[in-house]
Amino acid sequence: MAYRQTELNQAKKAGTRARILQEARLLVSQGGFAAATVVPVAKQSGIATGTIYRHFPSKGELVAEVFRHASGFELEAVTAATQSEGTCCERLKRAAKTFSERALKAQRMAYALIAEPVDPLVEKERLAFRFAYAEAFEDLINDGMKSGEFVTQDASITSAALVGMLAEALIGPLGPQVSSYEEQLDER
Amino acid sequence: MAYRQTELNQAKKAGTRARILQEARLLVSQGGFAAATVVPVAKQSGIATGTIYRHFPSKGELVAEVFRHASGFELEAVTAATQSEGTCCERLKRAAKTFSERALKAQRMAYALIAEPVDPLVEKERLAFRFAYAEAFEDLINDGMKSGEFVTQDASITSAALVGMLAEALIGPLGPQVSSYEEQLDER
DNA sequence: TTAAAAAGTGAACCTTGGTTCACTATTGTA
DNA sequence: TACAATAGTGAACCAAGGTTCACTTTTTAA
Repeated sequence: MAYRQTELNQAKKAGTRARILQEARLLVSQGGFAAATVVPVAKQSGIATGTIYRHFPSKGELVAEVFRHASGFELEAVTAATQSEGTCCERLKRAAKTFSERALKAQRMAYALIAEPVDPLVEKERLAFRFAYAEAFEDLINDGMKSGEFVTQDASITSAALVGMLAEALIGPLGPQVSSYEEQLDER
Repeated sequence: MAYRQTELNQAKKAGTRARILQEARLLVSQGGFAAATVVPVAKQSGIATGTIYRHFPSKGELVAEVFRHASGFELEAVTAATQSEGTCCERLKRAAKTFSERALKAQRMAYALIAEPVDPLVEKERLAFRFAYAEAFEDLINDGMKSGEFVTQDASITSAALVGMLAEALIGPLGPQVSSYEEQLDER
């Protein structure tokens, strides 16, 4: 006697939601989080601004989800590298290289994820993101200490230092527009 | 036949300007740059909002000057440490310790200077700030390479990495409220 | 075909915080 | 004291951008 939830329904709704995220992501990868405001996201998605709010409780939640998605990819790649085969030293090198190469391949996004000034909700995600990175390195360092490959150390400090090191060396001092670190990357 | 610039004049004007900066600095050291908005700064300084604009062209310029002032102090201390007596290794240790201790002694300000999301004008200052830090370390590393104490390396990369490392290990993952790294500091 | 429920619309609204400006108060000289 | 020049005032203004909501459109089931 009335409208009910159905598969087609759900699929379409999920599709719209996905498209919003997709377009927001695209905007971020081009102009950073500053460019992902409600009106452009809606326009790009081919919907009205109000519709955004049928899918997300607030703009903050939307961009936070964009952040989670993008950072999840990065994190996965680096974590995989830290857990790869070989000596801990090799694994560490591999992880650093993965981090660096990916950041250099998508510089605008990397800057957005690591350094761009963002609103508090996103900043919270970023904190978690950095923490997760540090954790991956921490596990690796603990492995290395267990095997005697690394000297005894406070892995939680070293891992945070590693994350900061990579972030700063790659994108911190360079800002949104980066130049030619690429050719320097190989032998490191 | 009319009003002219005089010493008392200038001094008073400079005094007001200094008080504005002073109060803005205080607000930043308590609540970060987010707390240094025009109305509170004016209120704290005991003047009207409009008066701010007799001394600074814009709020951005004001907070940029606050940033410059605060970061100048920090930078000076660390630079002095990098140029102190002793082996390069000792100097490096001393600089890192100086950086860390000062940051821990004024955590809110350290977070504001290094990590807090800020508006573009301040972000520009921050870039210069980080770069200046890196430069101090770079000089030290070059000294160390010259003396044979440090292995050959790209000092510009290493120095940026050092800055990132210190920043992240100290305040990056911890955010505005920090806990008890203090007791861990000594033997490092 | 019709009614209920949900999705979509977009202009108006609201909030936040910087900036302006017509006006007043103060200060220095004649 | 008078008058010019500068400092100070603060309510009003403005811009940016997120959010709302009365209304329309679409979809489902009877």
